Amino acid sequence: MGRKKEELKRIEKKICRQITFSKRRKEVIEKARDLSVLCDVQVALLVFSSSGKLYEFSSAGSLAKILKRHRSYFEEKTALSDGANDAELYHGKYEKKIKSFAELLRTVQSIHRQVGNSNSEELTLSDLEQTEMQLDAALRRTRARKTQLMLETINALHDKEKTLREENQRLKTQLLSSRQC
Amino acid sequence: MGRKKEELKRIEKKICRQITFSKRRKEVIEKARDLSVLCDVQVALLVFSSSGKLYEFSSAGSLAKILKRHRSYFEEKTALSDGANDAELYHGKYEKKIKSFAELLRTVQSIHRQVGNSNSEELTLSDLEQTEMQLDAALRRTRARKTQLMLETINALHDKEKTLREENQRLKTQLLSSRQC
DNA sequence: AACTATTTATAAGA
DNA sequence: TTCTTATAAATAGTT
Repeated sequence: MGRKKEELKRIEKKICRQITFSKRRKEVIEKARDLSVLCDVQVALLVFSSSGKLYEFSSAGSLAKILKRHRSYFEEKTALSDGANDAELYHGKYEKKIKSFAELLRTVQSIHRQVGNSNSEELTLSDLEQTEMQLDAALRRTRARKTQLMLETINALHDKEKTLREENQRLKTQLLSSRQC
Repeated sequence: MGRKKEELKRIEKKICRQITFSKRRKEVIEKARDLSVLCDVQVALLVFSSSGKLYEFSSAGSLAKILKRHRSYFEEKTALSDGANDAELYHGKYEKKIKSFAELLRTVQSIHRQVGNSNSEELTLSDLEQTEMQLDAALRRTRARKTQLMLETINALHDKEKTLREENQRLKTQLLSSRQC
């Protein structure tokens, strides 16, 4: 579109490249949004500028959710690594809670960037790092706890099994002897 | 573009929505590609259709690399540990355990090959990134498998317990009736 | 799957 | 930069 037919190769003049970048970036993000809204599909778009700045778009449902879905497209669906899974059904929902906090944090950061709050007086990077470290530590504790609880459950079930087998054996013996008389 | 001005809302007629989806999806992906080539930036685009099919684009350098870069935009390293551990010993599913080790081994071998094939004698940053991603993926798979194994163990034990209880009940009934004669 | 009337995007110029 | 503008490109509705 424009005065010339576009050539598909890197624009050499830095100025032109940057101008085109800011124009096209905006348009691609709009196209991605249109696609997600008009067609009711999940879309995630990530753009890293050469200076390392991140521009992103994601349709309803957090970006994290879409990326997770993407990962599970390739990894086993049954047991997503850190994700919420059936384990919690057995032993409480600590991990889920922490997960959702981490997600919330990411959402907040994402909104900050999208709105373009570079002159942030509020949440500083250091604040966020601090929070993140705390959440990460909590996640690790929870994961360890989850493992421990599962192991305890397994042990308890082994014990129960043993008891039942013993009782079973006793009953069989009794049955035999009662038939003999 | 087109006969009518576009309205930014979900297209209600399913047929139209699907047609628009395939047309626009293609265009968005092309726009994303153009952006990455013309402006020499990293772009990743994920689209999940309503039927769950994945369409994706990523600029030079794998999608995994861009997603990794995105993650590291938020997270510092997630803790290691909690990988392969004693869990497997409880169940005696050695085959599976071996399988996961074999997988890990393959990963390591693959890394060795890649590093070995590298033109430069020293490890490049890119090599290391690649290695890190592979190890990270392997860790997540291992962790997932661990959880899966534990859940399977718990389920199996629950089943066993149920069976034993039933047999137990049957034996008790038999014992009672045999005493009555 | 093609066509076409229009709208949209955009490269270059002001 | 930001705004025009000429032209290319995308696309909704149609065939």
